[in-house]
Amino acid sequence: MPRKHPAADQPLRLDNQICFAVYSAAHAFNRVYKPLLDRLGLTYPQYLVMLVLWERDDVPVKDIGERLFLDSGTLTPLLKRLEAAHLVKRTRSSEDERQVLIALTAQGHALKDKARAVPQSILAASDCSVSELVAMKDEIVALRDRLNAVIGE
Amino acid sequence: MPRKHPAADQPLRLDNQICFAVYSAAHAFNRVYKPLLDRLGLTYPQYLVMLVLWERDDVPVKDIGERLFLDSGTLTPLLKRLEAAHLVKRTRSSEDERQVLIALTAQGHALKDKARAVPQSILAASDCSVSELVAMKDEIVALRDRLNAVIGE
DNA sequence: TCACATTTAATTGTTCGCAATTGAATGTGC
DNA sequence: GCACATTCAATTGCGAACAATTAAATGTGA
Repeated sequence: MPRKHPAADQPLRLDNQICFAVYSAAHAFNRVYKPLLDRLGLTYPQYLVMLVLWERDDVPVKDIGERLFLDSGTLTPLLKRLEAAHLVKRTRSSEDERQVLIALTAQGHALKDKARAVPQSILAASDCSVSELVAMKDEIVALRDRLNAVIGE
Repeated sequence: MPRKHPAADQPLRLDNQICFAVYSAAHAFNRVYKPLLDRLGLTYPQYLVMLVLWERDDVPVKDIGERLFLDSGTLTPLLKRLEAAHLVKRTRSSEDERQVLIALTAQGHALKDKARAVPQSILAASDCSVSELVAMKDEIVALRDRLNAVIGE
């Protein structure tokens, strides 16, 4: 008699897919971030770009893209929206006119102070110790890097 | 003298964000899946819907949404594309006319055989043992569920 | 110098993802 | 039975995400 889930089907079961775990966790994070970032007037990808710029600004679009694994098709319109919100300024480099340099405005710099509350709220929502989160993060990053290594073949 | 990364900034550093690890890992998975799913004529979210339906079809849109954490705004157009590809059929339930039941076509069922090659390729790309992947998956799912629990408050 | 390749952003078109709203069907409390 | 709330899918609008292409600037080799 046929079993409920024949062995041959196990690899195709949704609950066995690590990719779905990652995919659905990313969406869950997004939903937790949403109300926090609404107060900053940012979407989650915009917040990521701001994190990059708060570490170092006046960088070309390409650098931001390499850091976040995003291309100009995603970043160009996103950065235009950040510019429309007066958080960044986009200027063509004079040394290399192919590049567009992204710099923070005063408002963009100032937003960093407001943003400091965000990671605390996320930590609370995770309901998990910092060391556990760090360990998970490192594992996930290692997996991501192995996946990305395969793509570049 | 100021340090490179003052302690107050540590929580805002990109590389310390578990959410970015998850976000970027999800994109990395997506890129690995893309060439595999292209052969099936599916996008990654469409593949997830098919995984759900291969386990059990003739289910309302809502059930699929609960399983994948997606709403009708995402699923309705996606399911219409799957219908246009002759993989599913959408019919209003006669018992409850509010519901639209999603059933697999013969083609939709048949695609399952082709799909069996996908998880193997992903496992290879992960470059990691099954037991390690299962352990990670369980941790990520547990984190996701804690995050989702916070949202419903 | 000049042809050619490479680099960089921008653009176009398709597909997600979600908030907010709509409209129809169903359930409920009186 | 009837007003009312709830449920479900569809729709609209906006912001990603990415493939593919374009155009301009720069680099390279003969």
